[in-house]
Amino acid sequence: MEAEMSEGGGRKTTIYDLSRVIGASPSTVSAVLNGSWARRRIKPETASEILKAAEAAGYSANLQARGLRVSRSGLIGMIVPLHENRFFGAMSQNFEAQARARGLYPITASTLRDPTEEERTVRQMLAYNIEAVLFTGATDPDALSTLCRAAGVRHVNVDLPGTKAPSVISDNTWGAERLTEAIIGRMSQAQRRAVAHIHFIGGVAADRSTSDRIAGFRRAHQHGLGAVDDSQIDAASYDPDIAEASARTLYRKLGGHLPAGLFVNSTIAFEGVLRFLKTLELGEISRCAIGCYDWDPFASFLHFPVIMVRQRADQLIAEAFRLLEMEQQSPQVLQIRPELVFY
Amino acid sequence: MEAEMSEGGGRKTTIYDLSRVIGASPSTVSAVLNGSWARRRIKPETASEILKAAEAAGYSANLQARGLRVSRSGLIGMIVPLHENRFFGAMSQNFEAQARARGLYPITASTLRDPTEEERTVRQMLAYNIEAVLFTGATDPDALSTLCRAAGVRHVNVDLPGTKAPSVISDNTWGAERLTEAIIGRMSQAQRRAVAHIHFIGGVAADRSTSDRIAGFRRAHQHGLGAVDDSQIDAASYDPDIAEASARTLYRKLGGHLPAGLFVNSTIAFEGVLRFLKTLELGEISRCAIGCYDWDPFASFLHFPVIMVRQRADQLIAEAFRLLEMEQQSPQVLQIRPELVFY
DNA sequence: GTGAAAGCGCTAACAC
DNA sequence: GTGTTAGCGCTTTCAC
Repeated sequence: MEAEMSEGGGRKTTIYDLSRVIGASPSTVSAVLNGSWARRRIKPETASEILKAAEAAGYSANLQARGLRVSRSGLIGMIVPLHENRFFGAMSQNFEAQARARGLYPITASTLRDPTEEERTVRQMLAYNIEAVLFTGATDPDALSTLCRAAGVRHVNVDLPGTKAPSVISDNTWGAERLTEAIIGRMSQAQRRAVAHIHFIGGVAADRSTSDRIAGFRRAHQHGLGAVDDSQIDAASYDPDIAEASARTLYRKLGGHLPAGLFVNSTIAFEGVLRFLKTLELGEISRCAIGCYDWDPFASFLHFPVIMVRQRADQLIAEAFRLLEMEQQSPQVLQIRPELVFY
Repeated sequence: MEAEMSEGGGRKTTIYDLSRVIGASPSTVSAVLNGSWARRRIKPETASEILKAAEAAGYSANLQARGLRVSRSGLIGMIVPLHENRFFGAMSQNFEAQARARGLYPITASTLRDPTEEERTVRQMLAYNIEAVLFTGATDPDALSTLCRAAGVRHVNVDLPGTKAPSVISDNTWGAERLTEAIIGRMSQAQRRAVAHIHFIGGVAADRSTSDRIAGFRRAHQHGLGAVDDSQIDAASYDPDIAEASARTLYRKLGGHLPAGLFVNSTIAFEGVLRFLKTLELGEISRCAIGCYDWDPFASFLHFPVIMVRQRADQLIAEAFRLLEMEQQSPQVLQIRPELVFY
């Protein structure tokens, strides 16, 4: 049997082959094989005979043909900026699981934060008759919405919101407020009574996510330590080198001391800050309460404590699917609360 | 124009629509639109008119229909154990780039190191008429080979070898030997002259990759520090908790000292070791030269030096494609040398 | 230079 | 209960 269907040329078995072998019509075979025989009242014996033969022949339906016929593909897509990243990796993992749970076949593509690549990829997906698509961290979500709308394909923005489709993002303001509170909570009594400040490093203030975080930071700081001075905020870039320089400068400005607290915006900025912290004594670092808005397990291996904020990839994806399945595709923005992780 | 093709129902434009609009036959439109008009000698004017109309209508070919007709799909697949992992993330990233460079559309699926899931996924891919597939870290590569062979689909094993298809894996013996040499290189002169040993922690000795690494470790150790005693090797599990316990036990056994060198097999085992190391003084840790067979950038943030081994995802994928494209699909095993990273 | 027609493998009326 | 038939949208001989 293996010989029959071995090597390249060996045409894959079709329902016609099966129907010939069994002596039933292709439509009967089709009905049995795709479960639609609930409606047709096929004789159990016929059915089991067909199933048996299909099994024996190693039959599997040609999904392209089926898709063409029913004009659906069973595919659902997601784009992410890149795969080499903890968060997006978690997103892919959750996306796959949820898509499969719905009987859809998930296909994920990375688009490197390049709008052109995003468009190319989405067009490609549409050409494969994809049934729905998630845009995670898209740089130009609205352009993609236009594309999908034209093809009548449902879609949802994730992590970064758009204005032409429903979006589900992390609640950055809430997360930043909680993180700031937690940082204050880790400051000593003495520091809290003295004039103590937390400094904010990293990110780009013009980006929505950073500005939301700054808002949350300000609110909690105001509440626990008093008003925030603009000099406490240094959100000019995500670059680790710049973050390193920022930390160093801050240290000098404070006369060779760390601030009472540090709010680092993203693991990537944190990398830079860590490079600077490595040059200090442990005792000195311990007097600064450190938080990072983003999560990576490496923090658990550091020799000083850190509080991190972890986005809920599971909930983001779950909500994205829920929005996808709603009748009304209005461009609302849903916010998911992240969680604090203490190391 | 947007109104024309808006919302769900709006049938996507086909070559028939185009042919009607222009007054040319579907076959002419098809030829122009898929580039096969080099053979047919179509009038440039007709061609440009068709192109213009297609553009205006936002036409894009139905890839399912094309695939059905030419019985190819333009899809190439890869399975990986999971996405939430540095190495596999890098593999996906490289796979995508290389697949696109070849005009193929990459689809990646995670199978969670579950043989059943691996089979399900590969069957699914075959049903979509996938043109080739890479098995990365598959737990039962040979079963997948059988599946693909039956369908006449080319495939290559990556990272973990199989016996029924070409494989490309990291050169674990070579890497372990280099890592061991590097660890010895970081030991002090005094240690090297004294009776000093390196201990190997983590992994499962029965697995091919671990046993290869042990072989490399033994060879370099033999050469630089003398023969390895079996008590220096503790490769019973990848579990971080077990690795932590191993490190602790070793420390006690050595009378409250770390060995001169530590070879930790995998980042996951390293996590456990780190948990133990955190309980020690920095001075003490500094007297032990530490290497980890695997790579994660978090090592750069530790307050003591570590040598890591990084697998070359780029080369693994490049070679996998090369093997895929060779006429002869013999079950050879190609080894790619990893690189050492010093922190 | 271009058109007509067949058919990839499947499904879904509609027959009987 | 099962068979016949007409396409899904595309490519590709083969005619002219």
